[in-house]
Amino acid sequence: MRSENEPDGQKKRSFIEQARRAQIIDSAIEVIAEAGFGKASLALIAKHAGISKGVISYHFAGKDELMEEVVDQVYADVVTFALARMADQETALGLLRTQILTVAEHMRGHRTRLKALNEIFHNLRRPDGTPRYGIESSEELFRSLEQIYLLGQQTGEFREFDIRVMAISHSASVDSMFAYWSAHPEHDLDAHARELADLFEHATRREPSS
Amino acid sequence: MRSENEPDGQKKRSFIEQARRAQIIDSAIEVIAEAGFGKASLALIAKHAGISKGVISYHFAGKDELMEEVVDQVYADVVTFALARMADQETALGLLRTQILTVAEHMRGHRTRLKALNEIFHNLRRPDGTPRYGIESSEELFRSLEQIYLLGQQTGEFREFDIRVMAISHSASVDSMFAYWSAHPEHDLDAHARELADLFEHATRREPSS
DNA sequence: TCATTTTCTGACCGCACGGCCAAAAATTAG
DNA sequence: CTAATTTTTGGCCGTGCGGTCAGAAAATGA
Repeated sequence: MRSENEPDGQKKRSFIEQARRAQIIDSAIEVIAEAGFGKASLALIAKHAGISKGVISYHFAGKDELMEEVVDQVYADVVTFALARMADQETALGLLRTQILTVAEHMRGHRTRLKALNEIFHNLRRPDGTPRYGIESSEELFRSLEQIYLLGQQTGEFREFDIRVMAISHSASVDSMFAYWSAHPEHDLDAHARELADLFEHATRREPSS
Repeated sequence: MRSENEPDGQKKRSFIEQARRAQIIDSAIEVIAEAGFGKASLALIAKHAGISKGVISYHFAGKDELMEEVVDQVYADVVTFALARMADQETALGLLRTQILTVAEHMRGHRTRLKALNEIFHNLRRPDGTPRYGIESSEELFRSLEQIYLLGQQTGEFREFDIRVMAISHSASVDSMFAYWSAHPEHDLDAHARELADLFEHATRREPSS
């Protein structure tokens, strides 16, 4: 039972409530990854969790809030994981390669979660029909990647190129690495990641002047 | 009214029927691109076309056939356009650059169609729930790109690398170029395409041995 | 012109959706 | 132990879906 509010006025969630929300989110992830966004109904999610549909409505303001909660959690995981690994890299090339290899490493253990994330990311829409996420929501990721590329250009490691185009292509290539591996589990994810790191290393390399 | 059958037994479609199917497909494209796959109902498509919903059922075996028809037509357009432009390229690098620049050129005049194609490509599922398209359906495109890369390696233009990874990344980078430009109409698509061509030119370049 | 065929209308059907809610069950506080 | 509160159940609601179909309208052939 709720004892006290958080200092910011938000109600402190009880242990039961937090546990239930986590359970529902886990089931939502499984169902979305397996059935796709369009078929992932509250009935299916509730059935997977072994609860009544009304429990979801009780713990979440609506289906949209549930979907956004999934995105928040899964995305935060990736970012936290990647940032921790990149902290001790000093060169732009080191950062670049570590980002690709780290994300691949994270992918291996979170295939279902990332599939669900992608499904929601590409399909969730606001009540007015406009996309809730989509490529505009990748702006923060693009800026992070751009900073790596800019650093490399400033230190002389990298050649001159459009860092926005490089960031967009980088992000897309990492996504497609996951998509391909998801569809072909026998595909060597680590080898793909190393090849991809090589690809961008060559793509950015400053060549000796003639 | 149907006069005679095609030699292969298929009924020859009357002019009226072909015109009506084309009209329905055009409306389907507009609605899918605007509202997204999930909201693109037969009612919405019919309304956009100014006809009754039953007309769609009369001319198409079902919603799935309509969606697949859209994919067939839009995809065939891209392939035809790209192949025509690549026919007179002799070097692997020429083929590589032409593919990227040609697809960008095609994109500029077909934003809506390509948005609809992508929506269906990522969302259409079979009755049993498995994806109808998805990355497995890109196998043909991957093979085409791989052939360019293999040619470049054989002629000595390109360095040694995994052509599958390069093809996957190539395809994804082109897709993200479209996605980004779709979301940011002020983005210079041609400049992006040239930068992307440069990116893959550098990524594949064989460097002089030390 | 009339008969036949094609094309279309618009209502209906069963199904599924997200959300709501009265009441039961479970938990907690006193 | 009882009262209060939280959590859950399971049915109901309005809405919208894809598909069907009787009959009307339009087009075509004789």
